[in-house]
Amino acid sequence: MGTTQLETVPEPKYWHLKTVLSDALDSEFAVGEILPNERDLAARFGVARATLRQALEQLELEGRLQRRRGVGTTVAPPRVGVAVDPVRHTWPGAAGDDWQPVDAVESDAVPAAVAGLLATAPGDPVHVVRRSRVTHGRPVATELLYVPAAAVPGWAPAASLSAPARARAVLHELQTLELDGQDRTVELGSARAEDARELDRLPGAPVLVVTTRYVSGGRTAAVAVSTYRADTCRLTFGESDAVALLAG
Amino acid sequence: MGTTQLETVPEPKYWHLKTVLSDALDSEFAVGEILPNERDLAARFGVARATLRQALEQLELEGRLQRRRGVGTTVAPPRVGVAVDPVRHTWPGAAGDDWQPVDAVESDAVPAAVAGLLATAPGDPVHVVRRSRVTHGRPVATELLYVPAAAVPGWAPAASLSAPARARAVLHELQTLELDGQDRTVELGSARAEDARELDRLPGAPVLVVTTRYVSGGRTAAVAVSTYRADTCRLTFGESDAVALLAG
DNA sequence: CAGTGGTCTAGACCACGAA
DNA sequence: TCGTGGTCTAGACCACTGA
Repeated sequence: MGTTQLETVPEPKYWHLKTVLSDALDSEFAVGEILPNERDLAARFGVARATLRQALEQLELEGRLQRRRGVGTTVAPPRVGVAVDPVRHTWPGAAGDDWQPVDAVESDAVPAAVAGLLATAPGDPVHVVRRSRVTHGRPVATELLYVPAAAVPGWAPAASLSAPARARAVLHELQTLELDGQDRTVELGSARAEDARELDRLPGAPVLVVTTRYVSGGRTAAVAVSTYRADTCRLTFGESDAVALLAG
Repeated sequence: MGTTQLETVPEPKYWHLKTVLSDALDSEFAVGEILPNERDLAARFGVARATLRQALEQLELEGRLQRRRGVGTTVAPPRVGVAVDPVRHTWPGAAGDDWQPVDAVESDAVPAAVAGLLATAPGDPVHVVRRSRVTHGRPVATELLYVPAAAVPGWAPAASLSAPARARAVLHELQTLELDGQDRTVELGSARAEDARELDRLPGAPVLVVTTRYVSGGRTAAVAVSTYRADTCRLTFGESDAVALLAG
């Protein structure tokens, strides 16, 4: 990697630095390779460490770098494609989805945005199922699945079950319903402390939040809020899931 | 908004600050209202301006705030839902999509990632159509649509056409083909300088990049790379586009 | 012009991981 | 224990907006 001097252009230093580093990553580094530490890099480019970090942050956001405290900065592999809807038009937990049930609790206080989608009143009991998703041995997403108790009337999980079994029981109960349709939104968010722990990231890390609404009998029978690591994931949709993408 | 003192917890100051500000936005500010300037806010919370900015950046990323140089920081309206596929299984430019053609050029150098999807060799001519998308009077997305000249053989736009007309001509030519299917990926990116100008943001602003591959006759006939403002947009998919979402 | 957010500096200390 | 990235400070100057 060169030590090109930065000219006095109106372009911000960190922006220029980012493109220089990006080119160097393409041409002079292999995936997994460790970069020099931030203090050395900053000195080499003649900028303050904070300025260098601004460039590194951008590259990490774009999935080009991976930084770990106490370890260093490494060149990230290309983003993994993650199918958001591997089995079309099925309930969560149907055969073929690769989510792992974690646990399930009954709650009467769900986030306002979710309550709006579920059309539940404050205080209405809701089953909350936690699931996580692992691809290539790495955690890529966590999910909270909200099922109003009213959607599965006359049913309650046996208290004796283990946490994952309780989650599976709720999912199993969903399969008995008719699924009329579903819709979905994707937006940018930042990882809550809990998600961050699960995803092996720092709190506030950028995530892609996928909100899926499942409709049954004209009502919203479930809402899933899935949180994907934005740095390492590329969400895939569509008929053929085998999308062969080259790196950017 | 209070001036709650920050305790000496292991939680980072900017993180705590973010939650305090977030609560204040919910309870004490109306959409469009102007916040105190950064120097005042920092003083009020007893932190350095850089630390305050770290909190504001997070809130802007989440679409809660909007900052404009020379103007100030305002409370952002809820994200607008933008239908990614308003008319299912049609070519871009079909009746009903709300993209505006901007211009079209012929290029023989497309990004490597796009060339990989198109399965074109370096140097193969490709029509590149620029489009932009406006919702509620605000620009929300820009798009580059790549159509290999080989996909519309024996056709070339008349040189006399205006830029938008040339774009429309390419799109019109696509409609004559049979559309076998399409697939799509969504990932996080940062705005290139050109996108940023178009989207009224600074370079490097977070964007959602939607890559759509259109298949015709067993080959990839077109690839669209659409760049949506991540701060103001929520992408919507699915059967019913009328998803009524409450704010987070 | 004054006031805003955007960039940049040169330090300091902390939390974490690995040896 | 040492080296890493993460947090934080107190300043400075710049670029842009609007009156």
